[in-house]
Amino acid sequence: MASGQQLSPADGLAQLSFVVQGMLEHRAAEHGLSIIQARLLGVLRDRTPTMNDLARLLGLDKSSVTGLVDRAERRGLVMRVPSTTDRRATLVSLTDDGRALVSQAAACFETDVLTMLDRLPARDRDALSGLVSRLLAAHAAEQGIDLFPAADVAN
Amino acid sequence: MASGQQLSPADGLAQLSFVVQGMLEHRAAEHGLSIIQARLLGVLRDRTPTMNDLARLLGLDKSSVTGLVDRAERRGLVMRVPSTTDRRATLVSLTDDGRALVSQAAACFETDVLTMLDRLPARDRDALSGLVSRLLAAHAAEQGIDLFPAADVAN
DNA sequence: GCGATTTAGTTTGTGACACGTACCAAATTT
DNA sequence: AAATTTGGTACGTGTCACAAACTAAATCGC
Repeated sequence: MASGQQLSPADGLAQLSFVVQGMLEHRAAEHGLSIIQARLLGVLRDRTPTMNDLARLLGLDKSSVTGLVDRAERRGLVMRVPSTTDRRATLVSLTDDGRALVSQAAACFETDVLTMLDRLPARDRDALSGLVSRLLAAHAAEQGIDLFPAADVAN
Repeated sequence: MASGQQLSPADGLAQLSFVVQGMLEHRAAEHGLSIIQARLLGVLRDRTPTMNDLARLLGLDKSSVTGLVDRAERRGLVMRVPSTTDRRATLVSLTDDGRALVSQAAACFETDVLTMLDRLPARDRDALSGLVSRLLAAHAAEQGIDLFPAADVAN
């Protein structure tokens, strides 16, 4: 097949999202995680949110988060810690096991991404990463979501 | 918050994939579809694969595809057609309703993507789309998957 | 303060989704 | 012709997601 067809931006981003999700799913499964469990752990790497915060961060109903955290807690990946400032709220935090697991899985996933990107010339690779970062920054700003919660200490 | 932090390529693509999947999910839901149902219909837009082909295309077990197609068929979005060349095989094909629905949903999703991309300068937007296309082409070639099945007639 | 309301989280019930196993029928191999 | 492979389904199990109903703590309004 001749090489050079162009996908529409929408089709391209949709297909790319499925490819990336597939890599995530594959690597998560290797570590005994579903994609949503992996995402939960990933979000907790630099946050200790309440259940409610988690629901917003993951785009889930709060009743869904209960079960999600239940299963992760049962496996010792995550801890519920009662909030000291609001006795209704419970904070969710990675355990050491959880942190170790998510680090491993993230490293595997990173090699997948880098392998895929290696098929592009170095110049294009860098351009793509930069554009993705900028796109996410603009998008996050518009939605009022902080991409870098751990960086808040810098204020 | 100061604007300019860089995500690693892996983090960037992962987060982008979640953003895009979120848009897909939202628009699919507006049309009464789950994300996987929408993906099924999307795949069928330019193919009439067997159940087995579908399993490979979607990265699912064939027993999962049975239920997926069952539900879509029950809603009149999809048809099972016995293969004429292999009496074991059944081909899956969009119905007119299914084609109409997926077209609508795709159009909505496209506006989401374009809205997001609008936050980037026009030059960057085009660069990003082009890079994504090239990345997918390289990746698909490596995996032996044809991004453009409908274009086969051109050979 | 104190009752009314909002907010945080869980419980319960339902359905979609995904998998593995077991199974049948048609095709292919030998 | 028997054995094996291949295409598809049926069944049982677990995860995931939601909505609605519920408890307890915080907050609002007076």
